[in-house]
Amino acid sequence: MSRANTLPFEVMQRPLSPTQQKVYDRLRRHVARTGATPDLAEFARDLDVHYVSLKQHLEALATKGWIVFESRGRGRSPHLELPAAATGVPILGSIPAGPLSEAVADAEAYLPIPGMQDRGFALRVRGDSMADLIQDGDVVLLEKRPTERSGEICAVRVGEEDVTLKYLDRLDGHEWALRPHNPDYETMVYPASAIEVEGVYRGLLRGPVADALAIDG
Amino acid sequence: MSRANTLPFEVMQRPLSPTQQKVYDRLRRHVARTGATPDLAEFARDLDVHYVSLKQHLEALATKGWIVFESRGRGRSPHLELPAAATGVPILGSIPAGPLSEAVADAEAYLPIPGMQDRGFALRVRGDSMADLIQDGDVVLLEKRPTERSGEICAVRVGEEDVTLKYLDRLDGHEWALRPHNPDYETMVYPASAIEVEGVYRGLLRGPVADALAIDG
DNA sequence: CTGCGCGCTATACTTTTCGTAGTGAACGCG
DNA sequence: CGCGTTCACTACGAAAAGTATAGCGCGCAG
Repeated sequence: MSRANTLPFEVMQRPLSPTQQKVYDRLRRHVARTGATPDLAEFARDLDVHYVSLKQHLEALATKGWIVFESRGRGRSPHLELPAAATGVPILGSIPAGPLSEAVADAEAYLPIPGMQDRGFALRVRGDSMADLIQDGDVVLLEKRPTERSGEICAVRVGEEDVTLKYLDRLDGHEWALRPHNPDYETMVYPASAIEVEGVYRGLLRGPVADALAIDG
Repeated sequence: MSRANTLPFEVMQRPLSPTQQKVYDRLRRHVARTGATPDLAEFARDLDVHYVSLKQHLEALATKGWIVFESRGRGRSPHLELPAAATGVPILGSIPAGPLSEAVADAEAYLPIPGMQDRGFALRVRGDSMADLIQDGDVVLLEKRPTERSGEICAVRVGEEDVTLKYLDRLDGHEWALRPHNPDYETMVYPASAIEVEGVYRGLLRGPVADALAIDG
């Protein structure tokens, strides 16, 4: 598993050597499976390297910014943790203008949702075109996949403009309708070639809950 | 701090001896402050008791069901954790009929929201009287406090009936109006003596997010 | 009162982990 | 070649967790 096909938001970190990459992957796998970080000694046995080697690799990973690894003195279990960016879903600021792959680099926070590591992201909604269903300020969880059936709520980009959240109705093979929930807004029709589905609606958080549940990366 | 004025959902657990209660309270405080569980030795020093005594108390707490505490063999840090019920906000099943203080005993899950330990609870909404703002199946976070101003969304109980979620308008000193968001339903007016505010709306979760973020106690 | 059990505490010892220091081999690069 | 980086190992000390055992206070049946 090379750096290229892991996660898109691990961009600014310095590159890893092969064994460091291996250690990092195993650590991610272990955290994904058990939820907790392993003992250093146990982890070293699992990786079939010596404790000190593992420790050096973890220190290298820490200085390169991939994990948090701080000793707490002799005898005490060290504090080892993956950044939220590696386990959670990024909350991007209000709908971004540029491509999403760039926006995820400076996510404002992360939602600790396991099981949709790479496919998920969240947007803070601006405007009331989907009111009262979705309101201004809501945090919407989206799944990065194409539409499966007509009528789904999707985050779509029209041409070079900003991403908007609308019902996406398939009119025929060539045209899509972007239908708001709020009747004050108008349904717009575009050729299939002009729009791009960035994500499909999977749920939302409203109110202080969103901030309370989010953790910063 | 006696058992009576701690948390209402710590009801089914067996009672604690004074020192066990003290250990439990200090543990909760430490987890609330630092987020992590302390070392046994450090914790023992903090409590000014011996390591073995602390360990026995923790074992007693574990067998009584107040905490999770399992040793992992000599030298290895033990696994120590408070149940979600002690740190999170309980999600009660669809709006309960009986008094809330009883319903919290069998919460279906907990939301890990720090900072509103005792004041918060969540309900899974049934019905569409607040649609489209709040939909059937949404999980609504509520704060256990009286209304502060007219027009807030509240979970109120009318007489002996189920709890319902409505806008609560103060008409005058004696009467309140329960106003739905959905125009298909009618606004009801009751004397102040007949209604009881169980909680004030603080936000909601919709879709699979709710289940993904919840942890069971 | 006496003896017994029980809860709490304390001491002593073993096992394991974690931290640090130091060594050395393999490799790439100017 | 010299130099830095990565990787792996040995050795030792410090701190923590587990275990066994014993002392102390208290309630209680006899």
